[in-house]
Amino acid sequence: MEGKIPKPTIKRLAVYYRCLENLIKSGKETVSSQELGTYLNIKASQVRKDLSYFGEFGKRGIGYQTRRLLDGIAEILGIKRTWNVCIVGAGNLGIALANYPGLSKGGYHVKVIFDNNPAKIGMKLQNGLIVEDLKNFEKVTKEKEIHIGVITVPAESAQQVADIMLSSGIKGIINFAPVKLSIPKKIPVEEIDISLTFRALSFQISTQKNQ
Amino acid sequence: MEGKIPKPTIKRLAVYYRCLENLIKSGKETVSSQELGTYLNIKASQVRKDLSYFGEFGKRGIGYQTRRLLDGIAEILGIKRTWNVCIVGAGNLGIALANYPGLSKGGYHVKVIFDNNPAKIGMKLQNGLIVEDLKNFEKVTKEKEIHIGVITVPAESAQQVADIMLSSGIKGIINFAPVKLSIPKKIPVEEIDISLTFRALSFQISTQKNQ
DNA sequence: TCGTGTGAAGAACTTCACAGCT
DNA sequence: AGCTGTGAAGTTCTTCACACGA
Repeated sequence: MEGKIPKPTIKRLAVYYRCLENLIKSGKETVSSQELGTYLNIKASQVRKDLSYFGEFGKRGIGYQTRRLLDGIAEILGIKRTWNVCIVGAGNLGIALANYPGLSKGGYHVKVIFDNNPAKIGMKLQNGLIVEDLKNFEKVTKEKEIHIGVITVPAESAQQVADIMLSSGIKGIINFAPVKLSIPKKIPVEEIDISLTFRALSFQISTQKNQ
Repeated sequence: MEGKIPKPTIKRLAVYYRCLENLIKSGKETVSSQELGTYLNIKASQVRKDLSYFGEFGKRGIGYQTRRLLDGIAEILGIKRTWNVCIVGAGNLGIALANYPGLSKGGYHVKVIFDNNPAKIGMKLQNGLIVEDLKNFEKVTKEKEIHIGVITVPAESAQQVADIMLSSGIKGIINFAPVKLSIPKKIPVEEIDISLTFRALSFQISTQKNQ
């Protein structure tokens, strides 16, 4: 049943997708919500609820056909299409992402990487990409039809980069800089805040001990 | 009032901390929940609720003393102490993290990086670290008193690495590999799943259009 | 009057429990 | 009998609304 889809559901769908790829590879043809849940450490009822937002994928008494479910999720998540990605910030992290095989495997193609540091502009990466001048952002991203912008610059310059992305018509942003960007709500943003994650972890470690 | 603290509250505390650092740097001595919320795009009531879990930091009619609040949060999050970190997986991402200034700034010191690839073992990073053989994991991490293990290997070997970490007495794990690890509940784990985040973003972009 | 601290209401997400298809 | 799909109950987190102190 269509309705409002919880955001966590979307992330789990992508997880189910991965798991199904493996199950199919190992020759499994059907799978129950119970099994899927056990593999992924998710409650069976959660699996069923997640899938039920998008229609009836399963057969009662039997479970889900792995192939059919995989295709269904691919459809929902738009996995079949590809996305053109640009990275701003040719530091260690930006370069690592540009070379990250997980992205291109998932259909996210890093087409260009920018920096404003003259020492970096023109530099050639492992994968053959050449660092472009941030000044040419709008021109280059329009030429290459970039959909997604990734921010890997220091906190101080992140908002500035975000503004350039917005005015150049980027459709969505992934922000690795440790700041809250102000971005109009109609442009989706996902934050990956590495030091925040370390904080959350070490807090858990500290409080663990007292129990 | 002490009670059960929502996990999102912890992450927000770290965000407040960062913001307070900046406010103090710019000479601000007090701040209201309203102001803090506006800077960070968080509701004022959320800010007050978050802080109230840990006691009464503010003064009615005035707001929060920035310095006092900063110290209070540092206390809660254990920001004053440092943490020793190891990374397993000397690929692009692992190396980028080892050199990531945000971590050491936050008190997370990458003391050692491991790999099992002979071509990589012995390699010297920008920051002087030398890639160690994964075989020596337990010995080296005990010597260096490592608290936190970071997994940056491919999905296939992530569980194996996690098992080594567990049996060597690591206190907490940050997992960048795109798999759900099975880990006893008493060991905290944080996941940073980059391709999942891209999926969530592109899903939002796709559905945006239909509205 | 201004702004906190907090019980109560609300929203979002998860889990239960069971009717109903295969 | 086995397993899905789903309303309803439960849980967790957020927002409201207001008493109260500075």
